[in-house]
Amino acid sequence: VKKAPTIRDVAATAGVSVSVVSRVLNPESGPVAPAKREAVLRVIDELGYRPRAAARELSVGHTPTIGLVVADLANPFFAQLADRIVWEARGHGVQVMVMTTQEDPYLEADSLDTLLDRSVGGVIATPTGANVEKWARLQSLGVNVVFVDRTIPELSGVDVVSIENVGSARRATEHLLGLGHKRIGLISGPVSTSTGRSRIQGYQSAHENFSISVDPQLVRDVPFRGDGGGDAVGSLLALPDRPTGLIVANTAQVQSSVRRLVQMGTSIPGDLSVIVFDDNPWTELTSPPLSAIRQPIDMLAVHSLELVLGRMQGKLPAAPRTIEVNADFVPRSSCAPLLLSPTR
Amino acid sequence: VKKAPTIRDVAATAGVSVSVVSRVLNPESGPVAPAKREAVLRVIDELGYRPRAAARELSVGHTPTIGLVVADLANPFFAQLADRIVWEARGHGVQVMVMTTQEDPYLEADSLDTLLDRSVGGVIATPTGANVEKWARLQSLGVNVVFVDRTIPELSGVDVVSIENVGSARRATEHLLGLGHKRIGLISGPVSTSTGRSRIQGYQSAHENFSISVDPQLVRDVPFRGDGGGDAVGSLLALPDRPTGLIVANTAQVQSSVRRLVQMGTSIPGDLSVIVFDDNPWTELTSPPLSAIRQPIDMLAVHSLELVLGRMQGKLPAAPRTIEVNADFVPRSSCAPLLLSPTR
DNA sequence: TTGTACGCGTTATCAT
DNA sequence: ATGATAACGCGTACAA
Repeated sequence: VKKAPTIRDVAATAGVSVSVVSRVLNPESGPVAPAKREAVLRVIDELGYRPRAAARELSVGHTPTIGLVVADLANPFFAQLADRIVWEARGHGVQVMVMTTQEDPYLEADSLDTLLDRSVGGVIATPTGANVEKWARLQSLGVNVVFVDRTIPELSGVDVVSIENVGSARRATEHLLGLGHKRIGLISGPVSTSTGRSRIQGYQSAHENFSISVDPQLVRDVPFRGDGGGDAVGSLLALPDRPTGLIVANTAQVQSSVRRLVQMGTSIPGDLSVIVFDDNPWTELTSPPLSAIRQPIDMLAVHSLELVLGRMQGKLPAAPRTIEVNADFVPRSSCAPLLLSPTR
Repeated sequence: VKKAPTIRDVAATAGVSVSVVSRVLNPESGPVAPAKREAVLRVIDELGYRPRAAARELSVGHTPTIGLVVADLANPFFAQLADRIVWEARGHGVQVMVMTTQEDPYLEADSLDTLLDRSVGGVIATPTGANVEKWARLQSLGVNVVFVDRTIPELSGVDVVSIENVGSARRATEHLLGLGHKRIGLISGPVSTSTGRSRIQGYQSAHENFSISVDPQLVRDVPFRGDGGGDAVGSLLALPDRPTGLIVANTAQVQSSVRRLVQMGTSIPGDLSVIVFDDNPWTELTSPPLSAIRQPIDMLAVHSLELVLGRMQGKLPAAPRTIEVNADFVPRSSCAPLLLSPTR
């Protein structure tokens, strides 16, 4: 257990001053004689020297690190998102501190404090919806904030990357309406969130296009957290006039909802045609494979990273940007025409 | 975009010296008059002061941070593991830097360097199997290393937390043998890994108990990375005398393997009884629900964290510990007696 | 081209 | 109980 060598050790054994070593490490900061450069590099390798991040950070004032504040790593969607972002970031030489909120505002606040302490230059997050002041404070301290998937409308000045929510929900709904379904359940996120509202709006818009009125009973806005999806499924199917179609538009609740459907032994698409928002690797391994709105996770990752990094380098216009990427509808066998469902 | 206040700012506006503020922050470092303490706390709150992690780290020499080097966040097993570890760690007031290797030794080496730069006190990892010298170097620099799920036998002095691999594999195999199956395929990890070897050993041991000789053709050790699982499934089922049972004992390859089974339209358990190592949330949503060896992820997380933290505080005996937790076998409907399979 | 010296924000030591 | 002040390791003007 010996202690790591410092820049001074390197300088000493290489017979030069610390500034020379520093310049070898950061070439753009000044010239250095080829001969000495070689010598220094050799010593660095011999000693296994590595600059300490903390010291550098303290000196330069910032760190090539961003924070990633994600709702729940146990959910395939967020896990994959994290995976892609971490991957992409590495390519740009920036580290990522991954934190999870479990949809809890307090944990979220905690995470933000931690990220502040570590003076990250930017944060990519799927916000819980609370902590508005805290987010604002982050911004005022120069931390670039990018929201992905969801957003907080009350907060101005943040970049947002998400899928085209209204359109995606409309398309999913129209697909079922087109199959003849009249009563379509919708499990969305909280109406307090942009995502929740947009998807409900798309759902309604589709109904208008088909001149069908929507039964408010069929729309369930459930929290991201907990087992709201499963419960909503239960109560929707317990309705006297139960729906023949179901759209799970709350990504965080897809697992919970599908689990309940399977537990209840619901015949899909016999009794119920279903579409879920989020095409994770297991969606097509269920029986039957589930039709899904595929969130292009790569695009979400690439764009959000591009935005934070761009801002950190000041290479972007001041105005906050909103990027909406297209989400494909992936039809599979969990949807069937209403008339062909003999059960009802 | 104003700059964050420092300890000096606090001291100044509170009319005290920085030492007092520091002592308020770290109570065990010395006494402070109640009156002043109050004043300082108030100012801290007003200014929204937070100590900078980098400065503290530089001063004390280490940081309450551990690294988590995980193979692939897109895989539910690792994602959940990460989730639990991050969660547990927060409870202990330690931050976690999550990194992914994508099973690539180079990326792994990279991650280790990064963690070194940030002078983490410990690392929890699912090692790729390479970088033996690098891991050793980490240790020699005082970084506590704990391997979870897998290990590298060539490396001494590391703590290991894993499931009881031999026994679990034996139990799974005996379950199928007990159902009358004579030819059971095994998809394991590389024989270069402890996990791969142990599970193969359990598989063989079970056969011995049943006095059945194992056909080497039925054992496929595939890399953690890539689509080896799917390919193995394909070639196993293409065998002239194809197996009637299959155990996927390579956690990283479960997705790939199951996907191939579904794509090939294999009738389960009609044509093939299957058991997978890793009970993720979707395992029971497939058709039929898959029998699985359930890795107690919480236990893995708790123990590995306990070990790193314990070592960091020097509260543990020097000898490296190996913790093997029990893994339940969860029988579901993907296994059936051989005689009842009419197809064959 | 190279070296010296100071600052970054915090903790810790030692007087007071 | 409090206050100077020296580290901690690195970057960087500035001088040589």
